[in-house]
Amino acid sequence: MKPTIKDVAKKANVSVATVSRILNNLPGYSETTKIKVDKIIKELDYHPNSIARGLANKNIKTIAILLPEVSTTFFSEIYKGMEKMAYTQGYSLLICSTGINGIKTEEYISILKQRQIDGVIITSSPITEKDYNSIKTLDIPCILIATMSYKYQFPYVKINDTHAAYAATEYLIKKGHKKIAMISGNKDDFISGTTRVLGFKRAHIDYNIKLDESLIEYGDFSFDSGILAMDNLLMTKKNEFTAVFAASDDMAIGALNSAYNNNIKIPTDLSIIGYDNTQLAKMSIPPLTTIAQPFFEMGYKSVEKLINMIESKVVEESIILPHSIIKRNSVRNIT
Amino acid sequence: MKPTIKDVAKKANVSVATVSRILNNLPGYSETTKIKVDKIIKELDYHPNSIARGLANKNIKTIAILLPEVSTTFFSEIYKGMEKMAYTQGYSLLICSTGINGIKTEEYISILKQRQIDGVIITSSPITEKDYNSIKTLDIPCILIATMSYKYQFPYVKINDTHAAYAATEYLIKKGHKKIAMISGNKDDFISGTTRVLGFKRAHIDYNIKLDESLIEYGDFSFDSGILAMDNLLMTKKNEFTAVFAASDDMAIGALNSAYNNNIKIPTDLSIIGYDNTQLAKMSIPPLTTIAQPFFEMGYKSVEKLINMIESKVVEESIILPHSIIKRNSVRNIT
DNA sequence: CTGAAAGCGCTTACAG
DNA sequence: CTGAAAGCGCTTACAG
Repeated sequence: MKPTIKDVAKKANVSVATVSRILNNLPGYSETTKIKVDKIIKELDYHPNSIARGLANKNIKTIAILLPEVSTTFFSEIYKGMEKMAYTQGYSLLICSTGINGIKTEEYISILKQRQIDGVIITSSPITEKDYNSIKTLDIPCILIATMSYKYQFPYVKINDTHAAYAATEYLIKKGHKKIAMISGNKDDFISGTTRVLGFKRAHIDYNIKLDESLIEYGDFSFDSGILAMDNLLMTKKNEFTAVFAASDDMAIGALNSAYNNNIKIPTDLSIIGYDNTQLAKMSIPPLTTIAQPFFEMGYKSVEKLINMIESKVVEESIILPHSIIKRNSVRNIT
Repeated sequence: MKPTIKDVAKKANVSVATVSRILNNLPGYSETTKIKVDKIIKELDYHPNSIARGLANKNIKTIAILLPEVSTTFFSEIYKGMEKMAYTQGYSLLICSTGINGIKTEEYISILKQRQIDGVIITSSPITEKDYNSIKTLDIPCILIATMSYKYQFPYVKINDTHAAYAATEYLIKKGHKKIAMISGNKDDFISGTTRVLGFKRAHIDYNIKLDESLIEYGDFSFDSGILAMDNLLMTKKNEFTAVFAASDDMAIGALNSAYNNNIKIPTDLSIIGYDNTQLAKMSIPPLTTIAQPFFEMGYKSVEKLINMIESKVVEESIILPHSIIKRNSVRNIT
């Protein structure tokens, strides 16, 4: 049998209350008894049962991560950041992949209720009204990461999509490109879709470049949709653009493949800039120039904030993290 | 306040014992009372507190996943399989990234003890004696996935590495290749390193092909090491091989990059076959022909087995899953 | 078929 | 500085 607090109390000739105080660094014991008790704890290899603790003080120190798909290429970096923070604070993470369109969301919410989760982080998926209502019934702090909502005021941590898209476009312009295509994400995604198109357009305006709306293709952020979009562009507008801004690395790499199949050399014939800086970006041929989202930091900060909200019941404000541009070899100067 | 079992008992005019029986499908209640109680449960939106349950029956239904790095390219598929099975069985998964060389292993083991974990799955990292000892003190079922140990008898689920490497080499041979290089994983890794070299060699013998040992390079499964290995090969043995077998997709893609930089066309000048069939394989240029490990199934089966071990205290035997070969465009026929 | 009560391993007023 | 005891929300013999 694993030793319990009773066992160490008995062996140390003190009450369980005293042992508990020592365990929790609460006032109320002499240095001598602490030394004695600590020794017994070591001897017995005693580990406080966090389940019992959770029952007693109604805080199981667990955070749920809701996301549509574990296999999105950028989640692992976000997760690393989350884990690092959670780990140092003694929190555990419970990953809930809610599936496309959140089909498993409600079921997971029910599990979270049973497990007495302390807080929840929602990753990268837009919040539907149904989601919102289920989350509200949880009645625990919630924070958004790489997404946000105008309708529902959850604090979020993300980069400024419009600004980042602007930066990507600006970079292309400064490299001498004047005819720029865009492969956007979903048209009806107001968080990562239209916002980036906006930045793309704004850069054109600010730099006095004529925008050709027909050069904007819409995908769904996926590799396959990137191929499709680039195929379209190449089929219908072949010589009308010298660069393309893809709103995700996955789509950028799809575009790379399409270009390859169409015998277009990157960056010689065409420049491509991506968005995300996932692990893939450095592995592609050629290595992808892209806008980096600080995934690790986003993960880290989001659980930091969430733990704050859990423990001090304070409502935290949102934070916008800086993006940056990673220069590799998929964009060239033209003159 | 969230409703408790007491609340529903009171409101339904029955004892908590009866409610508990209904909740757990235990014998001992009439259909009428069940209907009455179920109604109250709905009304109150009552969700049994699994923490309290865990305390009472010493089974918190949680499995720990130990792995070195969350961001390994193949983990997401394994995880999907694990989650699917865990989910249907009401288990939760706790991911513990123990870091390179398992530097955080011991700390995590201590956390697992506190959290009353029911079982543990170790992924893809070789087991050291220290690991083994810490895991033993946990005194709970343990299963290995994509790894194994001769010294310590944990059941495992994996493919047969030697056989799979043999298949890859054989495929190249049947395509007409007679001078084949290999980019192996770590030389001192007896699970995924030397075993695959063995399969590579065995295929040469069986097909009466002369093996050139100097055509075997050693990497560490990573993208960067793949680049390095291929650079070496190209520098020192340029015209002495027509195909290469890389013991991981990451290395194969590194090799692709190296070839590209050295102006070698794949598969025109050189054929490459990988190992793993990660998400990357279909995204590379050209798409990578590779040996597929059934990651999803490996994850799925491993938690299935583990739950069996947890709940019926039975020792399960290991299982070897079949590999397969995924033909894409990085290998060509030569004659 | 049903309920009273002890117990799971902790924490936390309360009293001294 | 220290301990007895109630309580967290369940489960499970035991008795009826």
